[in-house]
Amino acid sequence: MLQSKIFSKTLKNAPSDEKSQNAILLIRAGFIDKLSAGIYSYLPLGLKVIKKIENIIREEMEKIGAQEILMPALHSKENWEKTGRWGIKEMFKVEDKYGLGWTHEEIITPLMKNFINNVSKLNDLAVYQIQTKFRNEPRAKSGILRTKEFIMKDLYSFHCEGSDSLENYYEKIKNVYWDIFERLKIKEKTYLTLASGGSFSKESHEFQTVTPAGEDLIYVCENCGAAINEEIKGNHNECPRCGEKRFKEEKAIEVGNIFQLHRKYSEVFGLVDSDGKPIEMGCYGMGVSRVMGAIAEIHNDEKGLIWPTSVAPFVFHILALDSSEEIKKSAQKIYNELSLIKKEALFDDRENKSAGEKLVDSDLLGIPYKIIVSKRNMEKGVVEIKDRQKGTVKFLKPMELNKFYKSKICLKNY
RNA sequence: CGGAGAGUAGUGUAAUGGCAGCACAAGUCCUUUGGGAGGAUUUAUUCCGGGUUCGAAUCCCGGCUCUCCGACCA
Repeated sequence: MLQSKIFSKTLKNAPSDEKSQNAILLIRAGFIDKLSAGIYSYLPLGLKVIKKIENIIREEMEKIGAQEILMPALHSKENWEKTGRWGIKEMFKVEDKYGLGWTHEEIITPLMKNFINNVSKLNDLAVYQIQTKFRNEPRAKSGILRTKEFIMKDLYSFHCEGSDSLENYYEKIKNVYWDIFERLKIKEKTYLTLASGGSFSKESHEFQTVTPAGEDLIYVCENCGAAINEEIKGNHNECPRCGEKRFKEEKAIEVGNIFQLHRKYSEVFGLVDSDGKPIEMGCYGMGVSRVMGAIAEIHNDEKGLIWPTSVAPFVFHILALDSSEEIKKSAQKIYNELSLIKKEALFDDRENKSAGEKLVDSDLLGIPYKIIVSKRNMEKGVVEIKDRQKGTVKFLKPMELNKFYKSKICLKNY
């Protein structure tokens, strides 16, 4: 993409009405725009990050055979009255007849009844969606970490009663979640945390990513790294995994939450197996837009964002440091080569910007690799590659570039 | 929903009872190009409603909004 054409703009100053790092950086870099507290637009750069996160999640969901669907955001009151959750104040109501979905048990359970009622066997049937959820938060905060409208992946699994299939699946999902967080580069700061089940189940597990902007307090076991949410800390004096009694207190943001729903919703909607027993269910959430905020919180420095390659809006940022014909042509050539392989290059072709502005903007945007084309480098017959995260610089001959691109991007995705 | 703070141009900031100013951004033109460069020129601002006053961005009352803390929160 040509930077001169992109619908976005960087800001020199931080907006005065945002305090969280993710909001300040994402707004300054032109990834998002705030409409109101907890309500944001995603601009082209921000949407690219969202799409990359979604695709990583999709790939991991497919690995375990979960199938993607899309359920409505507008829900009939009737379904919610059946489970007694119509009264929940987080739900936005529409004309006292509909509500905006903040989770989808009330929709997926009757939907599944049309397909798997009276079955005698289920082999890890699971469906998921990536969809916009609404929640009437009394206090939206911390940029895109806690919003009234957000993008979420929700997965639902179904298991015949009496087997340990739900428990096994639950463990499987934990592993898949770790794989996802590894690819999103937040695994190191994320802890599996025992938590209450809220209106879903007795207890649940949360995946909590440590950041000062986090709203939860978790206690991380000094021995094994398992964690407990403050809300149920009173019930656990020792680590549920290893029995250790020393904990480290951390502020964290919940990026995922998994529940064993058991028969809670299948009973209500009459989703039963061939023996007439309610089908066991699990649900597994992950906040896509919240994950983006968490990544921004963790991966940044005083110059701006530092995207992991897996979710960066672009992997390469080609900078033509001056606008002489020679430099422009050379940079354009590199851009064309990259565009043939994929759409991973942003080309700063702006003519009225100084070299300094281009470098500073590039740092703010946080694109992993700068490819710097300048007079200085041209005279030596090289292009310069600068690593945003490490700050390291190397010089490559034009013929070595192709190998470099391929080492940084995964071609199978394109 | 309670508490605190804050709303001036697209963004950031000055003016605290007396001409709404500056910087950046944006538009046009020229110069410049290794860490937010320079010149010329143009555009754009006091959250809303009421009150006090000769005069209000400034003081008072009400509302709205934003941020932070708390409550709440798959």
